[in-house]
Amino acid sequence: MNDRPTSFKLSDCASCPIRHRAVCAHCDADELEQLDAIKTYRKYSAGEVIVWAGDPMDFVASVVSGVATLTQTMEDGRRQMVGLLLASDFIGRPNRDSVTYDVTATTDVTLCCFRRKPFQKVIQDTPHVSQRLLEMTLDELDAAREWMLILGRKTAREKIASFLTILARRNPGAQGGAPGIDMAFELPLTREAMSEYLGLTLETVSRQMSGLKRDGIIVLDGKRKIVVPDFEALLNETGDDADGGMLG
Amino acid sequence: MNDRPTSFKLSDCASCPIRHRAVCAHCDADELEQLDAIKTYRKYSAGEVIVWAGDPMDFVASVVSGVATLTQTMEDGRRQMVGLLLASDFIGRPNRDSVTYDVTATTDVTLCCFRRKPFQKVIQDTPHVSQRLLEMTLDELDAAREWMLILGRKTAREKIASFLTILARRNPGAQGGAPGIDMAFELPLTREAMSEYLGLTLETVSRQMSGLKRDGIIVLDGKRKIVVPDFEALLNETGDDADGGMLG
DNA sequence: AAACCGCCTTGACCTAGATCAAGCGGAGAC
DNA sequence: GTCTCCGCTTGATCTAGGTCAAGGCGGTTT
Repeated sequence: MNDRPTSFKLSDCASCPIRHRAVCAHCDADELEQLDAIKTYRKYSAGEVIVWAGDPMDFVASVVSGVATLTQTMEDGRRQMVGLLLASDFIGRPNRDSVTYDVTATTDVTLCCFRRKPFQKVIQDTPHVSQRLLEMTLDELDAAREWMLILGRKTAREKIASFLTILARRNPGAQGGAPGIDMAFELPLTREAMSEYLGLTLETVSRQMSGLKRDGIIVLDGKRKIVVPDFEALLNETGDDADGGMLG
Repeated sequence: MNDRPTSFKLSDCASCPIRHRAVCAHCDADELEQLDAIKTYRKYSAGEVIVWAGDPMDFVASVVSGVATLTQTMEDGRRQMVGLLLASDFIGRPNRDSVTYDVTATTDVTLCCFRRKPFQKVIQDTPHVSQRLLEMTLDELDAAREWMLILGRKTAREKIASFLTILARRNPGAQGGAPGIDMAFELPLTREAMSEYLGLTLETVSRQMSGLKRDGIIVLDGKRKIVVPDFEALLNETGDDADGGMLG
Protein backbone atom coordinates (compact mmCIF):
# COMPACT_ATOMS: atom_id res chain seq x y z
CA MET A 1 0.00 0.00 0.00
CA ASN A 2 1.04 3.54 -0.70
CA ASP A 3 1.45 5.46 2.53
CA ARG A 4 -0.73 8.47 2.25
CA PRO A 5 -0.22 10.95 5.05
CA THR A 6 -3.25 12.36 6.77
CA SER A 7 -2.91 16.06 6.67
CA PHE A 8 -6.51 16.96 7.45
CA LYS A 9 -8.44 17.54 10.60
CA LEU A 10 -11.00 15.02 11.77
CA SER A 11 -13.05 14.97 14.88
CA ASP A 12 -12.06 12.53 17.60
CA CYS A 13 -13.97 9.37 18.48
CA ALA A 14 -16.40 11.16 20.78
CA SER A 15 -17.95 13.05 17.90
CA CYS A 16 -17.29 10.42 15.23
CA PRO A 17 -20.34 9.90 13.01
CA ILE A 18 -19.97 6.12 13.05
CA ARG A 19 -18.97 5.80 16.68
CA HIS A 20 -21.96 3.65 17.60
CA ARG A 21 -22.20 1.48 14.52
CA ALA A 22 -18.61 0.54 13.62
CA VAL A 23 -16.30 -2.13 15.10
CA CYS A 24 -15.77 0.20 18.04
CA ALA A 25 -19.48 0.43 18.84
CA HIS A 26 -19.34 -1.45 22.14
CA CYS A 27 -16.03 -0.02 23.34
CA ASP A 28 -15.70 1.88 26.59
CA ALA A 29 -13.49 4.96 26.96
CA ASP A 30 -10.50 2.87 27.87
CA GLU A 31 -10.75 0.58 24.88
CA LEU A 32 -11.37 3.51 22.60
CA GLU A 33 -8.11 4.97 23.70
CA GLN A 34 -6.30 1.78 22.73
CA LEU A 35 -7.79 1.96 19.26
CA ASP A 36 -7.08 5.65 19.04
CA ALA A 37 -3.40 4.92 19.48
CA ILE A 38 -3.21 2.77 16.36
CA LYS A 39 -5.53 4.65 14.04
CA THR A 40 -5.01 7.09 11.21
CA TYR A 41 -7.47 8.67 8.84
CA ARG A 42 -7.04 8.39 5.10
CA LYS A 43 -8.96 9.98 2.30
CA TYR A 44 -9.50 8.72 -1.21
CA SER A 45 -11.28 10.45 -4.02
CA ALA A 46 -14.01 9.00 -6.21
CA GLY A 47 -12.67 6.36 -8.59
CA GLU A 48 -9.43 5.81 -6.74
CA VAL A 49 -8.36 2.24 -5.99
CA ILE A 50 -7.68 1.70 -2.29
CA VAL A 51 -6.00 -1.72 -2.60
CA TRP A 52 -5.49 -3.97 -5.59
CA ALA A 53 -6.36 -7.65 -5.38
CA GLY A 54 -3.35 -9.60 -4.17
CA ASP A 55 -1.52 -6.59 -2.81
CA PRO A 56 -0.41 -6.70 0.80
CA MET A 57 -2.60 -4.73 3.15
CA ASP A 58 -1.05 -3.60 6.39
CA PHE A 59 -4.22 -2.11 7.84
CA VAL A 60 -7.87 -2.80 8.43
CA ALA A 61 -10.35 0.05 8.44
CA SER A 62 -13.80 1.41 9.08
CA VAL A 63 -15.53 3.43 6.40
CA VAL A 64 -16.22 6.81 8.04
CA SER A 65 -17.94 8.34 5.04
CA GLY A 66 -18.43 7.60 1.37
CA VAL A 67 -18.85 4.32 -0.49
CA ALA A 68 -16.27 1.68 -1.33
CA THR A 69 -16.66 -1.56 -3.27
CA LEU A 70 -15.02 -4.96 -3.38
CA THR A 71 -14.70 -6.37 -6.88
CA GLN A 72 -13.39 -9.62 -8.29
CA THR A 73 -12.01 -9.76 -11.80
CA MET A 74 -11.68 -12.82 -14.03
CA GLU A 75 -8.77 -13.28 -16.39
CA ASP A 76 -10.79 -12.22 -19.41
CA GLY A 77 -12.00 -9.07 -17.70
CA ARG A 78 -15.43 -10.10 -16.47
CA ARG A 79 -16.02 -8.33 -13.17
CA GLN A 80 -18.33 -9.02 -10.26
CA MET A 81 -18.76 -6.78 -7.28
CA VAL A 82 -18.79 -8.83 -4.07
CA GLY A 83 -19.04 -6.15 -1.43
CA LEU A 84 -20.60 -2.72 -1.12
CA LEU A 85 -19.20 -0.85 1.85
CA LEU A 86 -21.07 2.09 3.30
CA ALA A 87 -20.41 4.24 6.36
CA SER A 88 -19.48 2.14 9.42
CA ASP A 89 -18.65 -0.99 7.40
CA PHE A 90 -15.40 -2.78 8.00
CA ILE A 91 -12.64 -3.40 5.45
CA GLY A 92 -10.03 -6.10 5.66
CA ARG A 93 -9.59 -9.34 7.47
CA PRO A 94 -7.58 -9.81 10.63
CA ASN A 95 -4.94 -12.53 10.28
CA ARG A 96 -4.72 -12.10 6.55
CA ASP A 97 -2.13 -9.80 5.07
CA SER A 98 -3.55 -9.36 1.62
CA VAL A 99 -6.94 -9.02 0.08
CA THR A 100 -8.38 -11.14 -2.71
CA TYR A 101 -10.35 -8.44 -4.49
CA ASP A 102 -9.92 -4.85 -5.57
CA VAL A 103 -11.12 -2.30 -3.05
CA THR A 104 -12.23 0.89 -4.79
CA ALA A 105 -13.62 4.22 -3.63
CA THR A 106 -16.70 4.96 -5.76
CA THR A 107 -17.32 8.28 -4.07
CA ASP A 108 -14.91 10.34 -2.02
CA VAL A 109 -14.12 8.13 0.95
CA THR A 110 -12.70 8.66 4.40
CA LEU A 111 -11.34 5.64 6.22
CA CYS A 112 -10.40 5.20 9.84
CA CYS A 113 -7.45 2.81 9.46
CA PHE A 114 -5.97 0.62 12.17
CA ARG A 115 -2.52 -0.88 11.79
CA ARG A 116 -3.21 -4.56 11.30
CA LYS A 117 -0.78 -6.17 13.70
CA PRO A 118 -1.76 -4.17 16.77
CA PHE A 119 -5.41 -4.44 15.77
CA GLN A 120 -5.14 -8.21 15.87
CA LYS A 121 -3.90 -7.91 19.40
CA VAL A 122 -6.86 -5.71 20.27
CA ILE A 123 -9.18 -8.38 18.93
CA GLN A 124 -7.55 -11.01 21.09
CA ASP A 125 -7.66 -8.90 24.22
CA THR A 126 -10.91 -7.02 23.81
CA PRO A 127 -14.11 -9.06 23.66
CA HIS A 128 -16.06 -5.87 22.94
CA VAL A 129 -14.23 -5.54 19.67
CA SER A 130 -14.13 -9.18 18.61
CA GLN A 131 -17.78 -9.68 19.45
CA ARG A 132 -18.78 -6.60 17.51
CA LEU A 133 -16.70 -7.78 14.59
CA LEU A 134 -18.43 -11.17 14.72
CA GLU A 135 -21.83 -9.46 14.69
CA MET A 136 -20.85 -7.32 11.73
CA THR A 137 -19.43 -10.27 9.83
CA LEU A 138 -22.61 -12.25 10.39
CA ASP A 139 -24.61 -9.29 9.09
CA GLU A 140 -22.44 -9.14 6.02
CA LEU A 141 -22.92 -12.84 5.48
CA ASP A 142 -26.68 -12.34 5.63
CA ALA A 143 -26.40 -9.50 3.13
CA ALA A 144 -24.23 -11.67 0.89
CA ARG A 145 -26.88 -14.37 0.93
CA GLU A 146 -29.63 -11.94 0.00
CA TRP A 147 -27.34 -10.78 -2.78
CA MET A 148 -26.95 -14.38 -4.01
CA LEU A 149 -30.70 -14.66 -4.41
CA ILE A 150 -30.64 -11.45 -6.42
CA LEU A 151 -27.81 -12.70 -8.63
CA GLY A 152 -29.10 -16.21 -9.12
CA ARG A 153 -32.83 -15.83 -9.51
CA LYS A 154 -34.07 -12.32 -10.09
CA THR A 155 -34.92 -10.67 -13.39
CA ALA A 156 -33.09 -7.52 -14.48
CA ARG A 157 -35.93 -5.29 -13.34
CA GLU A 158 -36.16 -7.03 -9.97
CA LYS A 159 -32.40 -6.71 -9.57
CA ILE A 160 -32.50 -2.95 -10.09
CA ALA A 161 -35.48 -2.51 -7.78
CA SER A 162 -33.79 -4.65 -5.11
CA PHE A 163 -30.61 -2.67 -5.39
CA LEU A 164 -32.41 0.66 -5.02
CA THR A 165 -34.26 -0.74 -2.01
CA ILE A 166 -31.03 -1.79 -0.35
CA LEU A 167 -29.52 1.65 -0.93
CA ALA A 168 -32.62 3.45 0.27
CA ARG A 169 -32.72 1.43 3.46
CA ARG A 170 -29.11 2.08 4.33
CA ASN A 171 -28.86 5.66 3.13
CA PRO A 172 -28.99 8.09 6.01
CA GLY A 173 -29.96 10.87 3.61
CA ALA A 174 -33.09 9.08 2.48
CA GLN A 175 -36.06 10.27 4.48
CA GLY A 176 -38.14 7.41 5.78
CA GLY A 177 -41.03 6.79 3.40
CA ALA A 178 -43.47 8.81 5.46
CA PRO A 179 -46.48 9.24 3.19
CA GLY A 180 -46.50 12.60 1.53
CA ILE A 181 -42.74 13.05 1.81
CA ASP A 182 -40.87 11.57 -1.12
CA MET A 183 -37.94 9.38 -0.31
CA ALA A 184 -34.84 10.65 -2.10
CA PHE A 185 -31.19 9.70 -2.25
CA GLU A 186 -28.05 9.95 -4.31
CA LEU A 187 -26.80 6.99 -6.37
CA PRO A 188 -23.20 6.42 -5.31
CA LEU A 189 -22.44 4.17 -8.27
CA THR A 190 -22.11 4.61 -12.01
CA ARG A 191 -24.29 2.49 -14.27
CA GLU A 192 -21.26 0.34 -14.91
CA ALA A 193 -20.63 -0.24 -11.20
CA MET A 194 -24.30 -1.10 -10.77
CA SER A 195 -23.99 -3.63 -13.57
CA GLU A 196 -21.02 -5.17 -11.79
CA TYR A 197 -23.04 -5.35 -8.61
CA LEU A 198 -26.00 -7.02 -10.26
CA GLY A 199 -24.42 -9.32 -12.80
CA LEU A 200 -25.81 -7.38 -15.76
CA THR A 201 -24.43 -5.23 -18.55
CA LEU A 202 -24.49 -1.49 -18.22
CA GLU A 203 -26.91 -1.25 -21.15
CA THR A 204 -29.41 -3.46 -19.37
CA VAL A 205 -29.06 -1.39 -16.21
CA SER A 206 -29.74 1.75 -18.20
CA ARG A 207 -32.77 0.25 -19.93
CA GLN A 208 -34.27 -0.99 -16.69
CA MET A 209 -33.72 2.35 -14.98
CA SER A 210 -35.53 3.97 -17.90
CA GLY A 211 -38.28 1.39 -17.55
CA LEU A 212 -38.81 2.09 -13.85
CA LYS A 213 -38.82 5.80 -14.62
CA ARG A 214 -41.32 5.38 -17.45
CA ASP A 215 -43.60 3.46 -15.09
CA GLY A 216 -43.38 6.15 -12.41
CA ILE A 217 -41.71 3.87 -9.86
CA ILE A 218 -38.76 6.22 -9.62
CA VAL A 219 -38.08 9.80 -10.70
CA LEU A 220 -34.63 10.77 -11.91
CA ASP A 221 -33.33 14.20 -10.98
CA GLY A 222 -30.23 14.33 -13.14
CA LYS A 223 -28.49 10.99 -13.61
CA ARG A 224 -27.68 10.28 -10.00
CA LYS A 225 -30.41 11.68 -7.79
CA ILE A 226 -33.25 9.19 -7.27
CA VAL A 227 -36.67 10.15 -5.94
CA VAL A 228 -39.03 7.38 -4.86
CA PRO A 229 -42.58 8.74 -4.70
CA ASP A 230 -44.02 5.47 -3.38
CA PHE A 231 -41.68 3.09 -1.61
CA GLU A 232 -44.30 0.32 -1.51
CA ALA A 233 -44.49 0.43 -5.29
CA LEU A 234 -40.73 0.01 -5.50
CA LEU A 235 -40.87 -2.93 -3.09
CA ASN A 236 -43.46 -4.57 -5.30
CA GLU A 237 -40.93 -4.61 -8.11
CA THR A 238 -38.27 -6.47 -6.12
CA GLY A 239 -39.99 -9.86 -6.28
CA ASP A 240 -39.62 -10.18 -2.51
CA ASP A 241 -42.30 -10.93 -0.01
CA ALA A 242 -44.46 -7.83 -0.09
CA ASP A 243 -45.24 -8.31 3.60
CA GLY A 244 -48.75 -6.82 3.43
CA GLY A 245 -49.11 -6.37 7.16
CA MET A 246 -48.70 -2.64 6.94
CA LEU A 247 -52.11 -1.08 7.12
CA GLY A 248 -53.79 -3.79 9.14
CA MET B 1 -38.33 -27.24 16.20
CA ASN B 2 -39.49 -30.79 16.75
CA ASP B 3 -37.60 -32.38 19.59
CA ARG B 4 -36.04 -35.48 18.21
CA PRO B 5 -34.47 -37.62 20.88
CA THR B 6 -31.02 -38.97 20.33
CA SER B 7 -31.24 -42.64 20.91
CA PHE B 8 -28.00 -43.62 19.22
CA LYS B 9 -24.44 -43.90 20.32
CA LEU B 10 -21.84 -41.45 19.17
CA SER B 11 -18.24 -41.17 20.11
CA ASP B 12 -17.28 -38.44 22.55
CA CYS B 13 -15.38 -35.27 21.61
CA ALA B 14 -11.98 -36.93 21.89
CA SER B 15 -12.65 -39.16 18.93
CA CYS B 16 -15.00 -36.78 17.10
CA PRO B 17 -14.20 -36.62 13.39
CA ILE B 18 -14.59 -32.83 13.27
CA ARG B 19 -12.96 -32.12 16.62
CA HIS B 20 -10.18 -30.00 15.11
CA ARG B 21 -12.12 -28.16 12.43
CA ALA B 22 -15.43 -27.18 14.02
CA VAL B 23 -16.28 -24.28 16.38
CA CYS B 24 -14.67 -26.28 19.16
CA ALA B 25 -11.35 -26.58 17.33
CA HIS B 26 -9.35 -24.36 19.69
CA CYS B 27 -10.98 -25.55 22.91
CA ASP B 28 -9.03 -27.10 25.76
CA ALA B 29 -10.33 -30.03 27.79
CA ASP B 30 -12.07 -27.75 30.23
CA GLU B 31 -13.92 -25.78 27.60
CA LEU B 32 -14.84 -28.95 25.79
CA GLU B 33 -16.54 -30.16 28.91
CA GLN B 34 -18.65 -27.01 29.04
CA LEU B 35 -19.79 -27.61 25.50
CA ASP B 36 -20.34 -31.26 26.16
CA ALA B 37 -22.84 -30.34 28.85
CA ILE B 38 -25.13 -28.52 26.44
CA LYS B 39 -24.83 -30.71 23.37
CA THR B 40 -27.01 -33.41 21.86
CA TYR B 41 -26.64 -35.31 18.62
CA ARG B 42 -29.45 -35.38 16.09
CA LYS B 43 -29.80 -37.33 12.89
CA TYR B 44 -31.76 -36.45 9.81
CA SER B 45 -32.19 -38.53 6.71
CA ALA B 46 -31.66 -37.43 3.13
CA GLY B 47 -34.32 -35.02 1.96
CA GLU B 48 -35.56 -34.14 5.42
CA VAL B 49 -36.00 -30.47 6.33
CA ILE B 50 -34.08 -29.53 9.47
CA VAL B 51 -35.68 -26.11 10.00
CA TRP B 52 -38.11 -24.14 7.88
CA ALA B 53 -37.47 -20.49 7.07
CA GLY B 54 -39.01 -18.33 9.74
CA ASP B 55 -39.36 -21.10 12.28
CA PRO B 56 -37.82 -20.58 15.69
CA MET B 57 -34.55 -22.39 16.21
CA ASP B 58 -33.54 -23.09 19.76
CA PHE B 59 -30.17 -24.55 18.91
CA VAL B 60 -27.06 -23.97 16.88
CA ALA B 61 -25.06 -26.89 15.55
CA SER B 62 -22.00 -28.33 13.89
CA VAL B 63 -22.39 -30.68 10.96
CA VAL B 64 -20.67 -33.89 12.06
CA SER B 65 -21.30 -35.79 8.86
CA GLY B 66 -23.36 -35.45 5.71
CA VAL B 67 -24.40 -32.41 3.73
CA ALA B 68 -27.01 -29.76 4.53
CA THR B 69 -28.10 -26.76 2.50
CA LEU B 70 -29.55 -23.31 3.15
CA THR B 71 -32.14 -22.26 0.59
CA GLN B 72 -34.18 -19.12 0.08
CA THR B 73 -37.53 -19.29 -1.64
CA MET B 74 -39.36 -16.46 -3.39
CA GLU B 75 -43.13 -16.14 -3.29
CA ASP B 76 -43.54 -17.56 -6.76
CA GLY B 77 -41.40 -20.57 -5.98
CA ARG B 78 -38.05 -19.55 -7.42
CA ARG B 79 -35.36 -20.99 -5.16
CA GLN B 80 -31.72 -20.11 -4.57
CA MET B 81 -29.35 -22.06 -2.42
CA VAL B 82 -27.31 -19.69 -0.24
CA GLY B 83 -25.28 -22.11 1.83
CA LEU B 84 -23.76 -25.53 1.39
CA LEU B 85 -22.79 -27.03 4.72
CA LEU B 86 -20.32 -29.88 4.88
CA ALA B 87 -18.74 -31.68 7.80
CA SER B 88 -17.50 -29.23 10.48
CA ASP B 89 -19.56 -26.30 9.20
CA PHE B 90 -21.68 -24.33 11.61
CA ILE B 91 -25.46 -23.87 11.46
CA GLY B 92 -27.38 -21.04 13.05
CA ARG B 93 -26.65 -17.65 14.38
CA PRO B 94 -26.08 -16.78 18.00
CA ASN B 95 -28.39 -13.99 19.20
CA ARG B 96 -31.01 -14.80 16.61
CA ASP B 97 -33.85 -17.11 17.45
CA SER B 98 -35.03 -17.99 13.98
CA VAL B 99 -33.51 -18.62 10.63
CA THR B 100 -34.34 -16.85 7.38
CA TYR B 101 -33.92 -19.81 5.02
CA ASP B 102 -34.82 -23.46 4.88
CA VAL B 103 -32.16 -25.78 6.23
CA THR B 104 -32.34 -29.17 4.53
CA ALA B 105 -30.41 -32.41 4.81
CA THR B 106 -29.47 -33.49 1.28
CA THR B 107 -27.77 -36.65 2.47
CA ASP B 108 -28.15 -38.39 5.80
CA VAL B 109 -26.87 -35.85 8.30
CA THR B 110 -25.64 -35.97 11.87
CA LEU B 111 -25.58 -32.71 13.81
CA CYS B 112 -23.93 -31.88 17.08
CA CYS B 113 -26.47 -29.42 18.49
CA PHE B 114 -25.87 -26.91 21.27
CA ARG B 115 -28.77 -25.32 23.09
CA ARG B 116 -28.72 -21.75 21.91
CA LYS B 117 -29.02 -19.79 25.13
CA PRO B 118 -26.19 -21.50 26.98
CA PHE B 119 -24.11 -21.50 23.80
CA GLN B 120 -24.40 -17.72 23.67
CA LYS B 121 -23.00 -17.64 27.16
CA VAL B 122 -20.10 -19.85 26.10
CA ILE B 123 -19.36 -17.42 23.30
CA GLN B 124 -19.24 -14.52 25.70
CA ASP B 125 -17.02 -16.28 28.17
CA THR B 126 -14.78 -18.33 25.92
CA PRO B 127 -12.57 -16.45 23.49
CA HIS B 128 -11.44 -19.76 22.01
CA VAL B 129 -14.96 -20.36 20.80
CA SER B 130 -15.88 -16.85 19.71
CA GLN B 131 -12.60 -16.40 17.87
CA ARG B 132 -13.02 -19.70 16.08
CA LEU B 133 -16.55 -18.73 15.15
CA LEU B 134 -15.29 -15.42 13.79
CA GLU B 135 -12.70 -17.25 11.70
CA MET B 136 -15.29 -19.65 10.35
CA THR B 137 -17.73 -16.85 9.57
CA LEU B 138 -15.04 -14.95 7.69
CA ASP B 139 -14.27 -18.10 5.71
CA GLU B 140 -17.93 -18.48 4.86
CA LEU B 141 -18.06 -14.88 3.77
CA ASP B 142 -15.11 -15.51 1.46
CA ALA B 143 -16.87 -18.56 0.07
CA ALA B 144 -20.06 -16.55 -0.40
CA ARG B 145 -18.13 -13.97 -2.39
CA GLU B 146 -16.58 -16.59 -4.63
CA TRP B 147 -20.10 -17.93 -5.10
CA MET B 148 -21.34 -14.47 -6.11
CA LEU B 149 -18.79 -14.37 -8.90
CA ILE B 150 -20.06 -17.76 -10.05
CA LEU B 151 -23.68 -16.64 -9.98
CA GLY B 152 -23.13 -13.25 -11.53
CA ARG B 153 -20.60 -13.81 -14.25
CA LYS B 154 -19.91 -17.40 -15.12
CA THR B 155 -21.37 -19.41 -17.99
CA ALA B 156 -23.36 -22.56 -17.28
CA ARG B 157 -20.36 -24.78 -18.07
CA GLU B 158 -18.06 -22.72 -15.88
CA LYS B 159 -20.61 -22.87 -13.08
CA ILE B 160 -20.74 -26.66 -13.16
CA ALA B 161 -16.97 -26.98 -13.34
CA SER B 162 -16.55 -24.53 -10.46
CA PHE B 163 -19.06 -26.40 -8.37
CA LEU B 164 -17.35 -29.73 -8.96
CA THR B 165 -14.03 -28.13 -8.07
CA ILE B 166 -15.41 -26.79 -4.80
CA LEU B 167 -16.79 -30.20 -3.90
CA ALA B 168 -13.61 -31.98 -4.87
CA ARG B 169 -11.51 -29.67 -2.75
CA ARG B 170 -13.62 -30.10 0.34
CA ASN B 171 -14.48 -33.74 -0.05
CA PRO B 172 -12.41 -35.90 2.26
CA GLY B 173 -13.17 -38.95 0.11
CA ALA B 174 -11.61 -37.40 -2.97
CA GLN B 175 -8.04 -38.56 -3.33
CA GLY B 176 -5.68 -35.71 -4.00
CA GLY B 177 -5.12 -35.39 -7.71
CA ALA B 178 -1.86 -37.27 -7.61
CA PRO B 179 -1.07 -38.01 -11.26
CA GLY B 180 -2.04 -41.54 -12.14
CA ILE B 181 -4.66 -41.81 -9.43
CA ASP B 182 -8.06 -40.54 -10.53
CA MET B 183 -9.81 -38.16 -8.21
CA ALA B 184 -13.26 -39.48 -7.39
CA PHE B 185 -16.13 -38.42 -5.20
CA GLU B 186 -19.84 -38.74 -4.64
CA LEU B 187 -22.25 -35.96 -5.65
CA PRO B 188 -24.25 -35.15 -2.52
CA LEU B 189 -26.88 -33.18 -4.47
CA THR B 190 -29.57 -33.99 -7.00
CA ARG B 191 -29.50 -32.20 -10.35
CA GLU B 192 -32.27 -30.00 -9.04
CA ALA B 193 -30.31 -29.02 -5.92
CA MET B 194 -27.30 -28.28 -8.11
CA SER B 195 -29.46 -26.02 -10.24
CA GLU B 196 -30.59 -24.20 -7.10
CA TYR B 197 -26.98 -23.76 -6.07
CA LEU B 198 -25.89 -22.39 -9.42
CA GLY B 199 -28.83 -20.28 -10.52
CA LEU B 200 -29.64 -22.58 -13.45
CA THR B 201 -32.45 -24.93 -14.40
CA LEU B 202 -32.06 -28.63 -13.83
CA GLU B 203 -32.16 -29.27 -17.58
CA THR B 204 -29.19 -26.97 -18.12
CA VAL B 205 -27.30 -28.70 -15.31
CA SER B 206 -27.98 -32.04 -16.93
CA ARG B 207 -26.90 -30.84 -20.36
CA GLN B 208 -23.67 -29.33 -19.05
CA MET B 209 -22.84 -32.46 -17.09
CA SER B 210 -23.35 -34.43 -20.29
CA GLY B 211 -21.15 -31.93 -22.09
CA LEU B 212 -18.29 -32.28 -19.61
CA LYS B 213 -18.66 -36.05 -19.82
CA ARG B 214 -18.66 -35.99 -23.63
CA ASP B 215 -15.46 -33.94 -23.55
CA GLY B 216 -13.78 -36.34 -21.15
CA ILE B 217 -13.42 -33.77 -18.37
CA ILE B 218 -15.39 -35.99 -16.01
CA VAL B 219 -16.49 -39.61 -16.02
CA LEU B 220 -19.85 -40.56 -14.56
CA ASP B 221 -20.08 -43.83 -12.67
CA GLY B 222 -23.85 -44.05 -12.24
CA LYS B 223 -25.59 -40.70 -11.77
CA ARG B 224 -23.84 -39.62 -8.63
CA LYS B 225 -20.28 -40.89 -8.63
CA ILE B 226 -17.90 -38.49 -10.33
CA VAL B 227 -14.42 -39.41 -11.51
CA VAL B 228 -12.02 -36.67 -12.52
CA PRO B 229 -9.20 -38.13 -14.61
CA ASP B 230 -7.36 -34.80 -14.89
CA PHE B 231 -8.05 -32.16 -12.25
CA GLU B 232 -6.12 -29.51 -14.18
CA ALA B 233 -8.45 -30.01 -17.12
CA LEU B 234 -11.43 -29.46 -14.85
CA LEU B 235 -9.85 -26.32 -13.43
CA ASN B 236 -9.41 -25.01 -16.95
CA GLU B 237 -13.16 -25.13 -17.40
CA THR B 238 -13.91 -22.99 -14.34
CA GLY B 239 -12.85 -19.71 -15.92
CA ASP B 240 -10.65 -19.00 -12.90
CA ASP B 241 -7.00 -18.14 -12.86
CA ALA B 242 -5.37 -21.35 -14.02
CA ASP B 243 -2.30 -20.52 -11.88
CA GLY B 244 0.21 -22.37 -14.05
CA GLY B 245 2.96 -22.40 -11.44
CA MET B 246 2.62 -26.09 -10.89
CA LEU B 247 5.37 -27.79 -12.81
CA GLY B 248 7.83 -24.96 -12.74
C1' DA C 1 -43.85 -59.05 -13.81
C1' DA C 2 -46.35 -55.09 -14.33
C1' DA C 3 -47.10 -50.77 -12.75
C1' DC C 4 -45.25 -46.86 -10.64
C1' DC C 5 -42.19 -43.28 -9.06
C1' DG C 6 -38.27 -40.32 -8.53
C1' DC C 7 -34.50 -38.74 -10.90
C1' DC C 8 -32.31 -37.86 -14.98
C1' DT C 9 -31.58 -36.99 -20.12
C1' DT C 10 -32.54 -35.14 -24.57
C1' DG C 11 -34.92 -32.53 -28.21
C1' DA C 12 -37.39 -28.41 -30.15
C1' DC C 13 -38.40 -23.94 -29.60
C1' DC C 14 -38.51 -19.26 -27.30
C1' DT C 15 -37.05 -15.11 -24.80
C1' DA C 16 -34.47 -12.11 -21.52
C1' DG C 17 -30.63 -10.06 -21.61
C1' DA C 18 -26.02 -9.69 -24.10
C1' DT C 19 -23.65 -7.60 -27.86
C1' DC C 20 -22.75 -4.27 -31.31
C1' DA C 21 -23.42 0.31 -32.70
C1' DA C 22 -24.84 5.10 -32.87
C1' DG C 23 -25.61 9.27 -30.65
C1' DC C 24 -26.70 12.59 -26.64
C1' DG C 25 -25.58 16.01 -22.93
C1' DG C 26 -23.03 18.27 -19.51
C1' DA C 27 -18.48 19.50 -17.56
C1' DG C 28 -13.86 20.75 -17.96
C1' DA C 29 -9.88 22.26 -21.24
C1' DC C 30 -8.09 25.64 -24.07
C1' DG D 1 -17.15 29.56 -27.81
C1' DT D 2 -16.24 24.89 -29.30
C1' DC D 3 -13.77 20.55 -28.54
C1' DT D 4 -13.51 16.53 -26.29
C1' DC D 5 -14.43 13.13 -23.04
C1' DC D 6 -17.07 10.46 -19.99
C1' DG D 7 -21.16 8.60 -18.43
C1' DC D 8 -25.38 7.49 -20.15
C1' DT D 9 -29.32 6.25 -23.41
C1' DT D 10 -31.45 3.90 -27.13
C1' DG D 11 -31.94 0.90 -31.17
C1' DA D 12 -31.08 -3.51 -33.82
C1' DT D 13 -29.68 -7.99 -33.66
C1' DC D 14 -27.91 -12.32 -31.61
C1' DT D 15 -27.53 -16.22 -28.37
C1' DA D 16 -27.14 -18.77 -23.90
C1' DG D 17 -29.97 -20.65 -21.27
C1' DG D 18 -34.95 -21.14 -20.07
C1' DT D 19 -39.32 -23.54 -21.09
C1' DC D 20 -42.13 -27.17 -22.64
C1' DA D 21 -42.42 -31.84 -23.75
C1' DA D 22 -41.23 -36.62 -24.37
C1' DG D 23 -39.00 -40.48 -22.86
C1' DG D 24 -35.35 -43.59 -20.22
C1' DC D 25 -33.53 -46.00 -16.27
C1' DG D 26 -33.28 -48.27 -11.90
C1' DG D 27 -35.63 -49.40 -7.66
C1' DT D 28 -39.58 -50.81 -5.02
C1' DT D 29 -44.50 -51.92 -4.52
C1' DT D 30 -48.18 -55.11 -5.20
